[in-house]
Amino acid sequence: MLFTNMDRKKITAPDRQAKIKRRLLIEGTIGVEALAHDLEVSVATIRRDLTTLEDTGFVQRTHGGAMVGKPLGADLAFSLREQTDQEAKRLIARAAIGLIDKERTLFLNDGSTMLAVAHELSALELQLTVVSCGINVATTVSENPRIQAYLAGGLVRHRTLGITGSFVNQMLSEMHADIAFIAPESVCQSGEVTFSYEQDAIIARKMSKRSKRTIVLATARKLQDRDRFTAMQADAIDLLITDCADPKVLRAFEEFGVEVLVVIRATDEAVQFPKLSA
Amino acid sequence: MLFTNMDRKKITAPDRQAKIKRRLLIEGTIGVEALAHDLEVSVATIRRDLTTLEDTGFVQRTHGGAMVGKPLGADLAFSLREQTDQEAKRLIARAAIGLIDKERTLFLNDGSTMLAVAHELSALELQLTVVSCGINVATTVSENPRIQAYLAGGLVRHRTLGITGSFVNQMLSEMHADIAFIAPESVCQSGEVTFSYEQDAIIARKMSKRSKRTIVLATARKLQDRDRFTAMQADAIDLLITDCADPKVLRAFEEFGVEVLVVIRATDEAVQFPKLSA
DNA sequence: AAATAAATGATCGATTTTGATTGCTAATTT
DNA sequence: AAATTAGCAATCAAAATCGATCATTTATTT
Repeated sequence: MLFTNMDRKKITAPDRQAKIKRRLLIEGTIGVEALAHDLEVSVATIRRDLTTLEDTGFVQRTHGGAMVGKPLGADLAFSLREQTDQEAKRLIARAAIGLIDKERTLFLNDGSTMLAVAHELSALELQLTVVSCGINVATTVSENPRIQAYLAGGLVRHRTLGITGSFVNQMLSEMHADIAFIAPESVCQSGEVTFSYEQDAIIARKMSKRSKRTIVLATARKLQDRDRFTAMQADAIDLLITDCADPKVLRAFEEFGVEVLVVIRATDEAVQFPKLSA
Repeated sequence: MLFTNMDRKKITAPDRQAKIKRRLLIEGTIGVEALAHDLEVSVATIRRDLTTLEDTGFVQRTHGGAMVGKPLGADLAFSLREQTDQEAKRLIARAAIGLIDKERTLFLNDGSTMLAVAHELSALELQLTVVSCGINVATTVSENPRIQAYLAGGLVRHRTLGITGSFVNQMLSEMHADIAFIAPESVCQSGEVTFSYEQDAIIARKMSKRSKRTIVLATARKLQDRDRFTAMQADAIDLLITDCADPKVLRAFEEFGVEVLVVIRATDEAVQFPKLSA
């Protein structure tokens, strides 16, 4: 046999550290032993990697492992903290784009759930026009040459990579869409779609009003609380896509006349929320 | 019969380095051994290639291999072509922000030179309002909490991460600035500021008209050609910042009444253009 | 074709990274 | 609170990688 060492996994140090980061993004926390085993290096190396990663602010070390960093360098903090429920968001996003049947114009607001939608869209084989107030959403969508991606203009909110301000409104006032996909901060059980900031609520309302249909995306976690600013009531929602399996909650929405699409995780593992860092 | 002399892999050095770049763009990181094996050269050659590539700023060497340089995520797509004259752009950018004396409102167009300006701005200790049509420019600037970063809205041009379309114009029409920094595609010696695309020229013209001063940034390479669309004539330029050392060119601009600021490289190496890969 | 210049490959000492050991500190249990 | 356990930083030796040098091959010029 010639190729004996074919499977030489000569991965470089930064490469390995990138793997650690990626995994931390998904799982939230991770143990040193587990990393050492999976990456096939000694625990000493893992510890060294973690120390260097800690210097960059990406990770926060704990006893026996590490967790995603605290909100410090704003830009990372957001992407790390908001990457919870990744799998759920991906499932919801996939269900959402499954509803797009033909050439359409879409409104998308911003946030990590919408970013998941953008990722799914970037492989879609349909001619679309997409308008968003999320910088990362618009750029991700624009990777697909079949899609015309419009980004709303205005003040850049660095922490979330969202755009706010009156210019967004002005631009939306001159456009119409077939579907508005709205991923709010939370949807409480009285049917109110709410956001943490007034501007976000205003934008969502506008998007909904200027679209034929309004589809709200919310992970189970977001069906629990209520936030400060209300964007719309339940009657403005045409469809709610969620991974929440609680029949009580679902029945509540159906009583409001909101159609509900529940996506189920395919994993056999128990469905549980990852711990939030803060 | 094995492949003996039939297909002599007479690959030239730049060719091989281009292959490395392409692979690095796809995989992110790569090991020296793997490259040597795949490109059928010795590790010594690979190392030499990597050091060369490192000088262009495109790759970052690591122990055992290399990874793509600084531009992470978004910048990646167009950085390959645009990462020329990095050092010159940095110097010009530094000179440009040196002109900002106090609290100001700035217009910045897009492109890699303006991205260099954005990087310099992100550490500036002044209260500023910045408006740009470059996505990466606006997000980079917004890292500085003292700066209010506005991004023009419109169609996302994925290759360059620029924003175009009528919405940009509309938004600029409602704003005024103290200084417009314009980095065009080229500034020909007849004093015309030109761009490859009509939209870019229109935006630059608008920015200039709505500002008290217009400052044009151009590396020496950009003072040679003329592009398709003219944004403005020399008389609209208040100041030209360049690293061009050719007295003939400089005198030409001074005859147009354009003040010229020449930045000099601090290196003792001969000033020469890096070869373009394509 | 000969001479020159450039690029490649091999070798070797210097540097960096890795993995194992050890004493110490922090968490957990009793 | 003391004892126990697990995790950690520090240290050092081995392995991997690097840069420099030099001989050899390949390309270019004369």
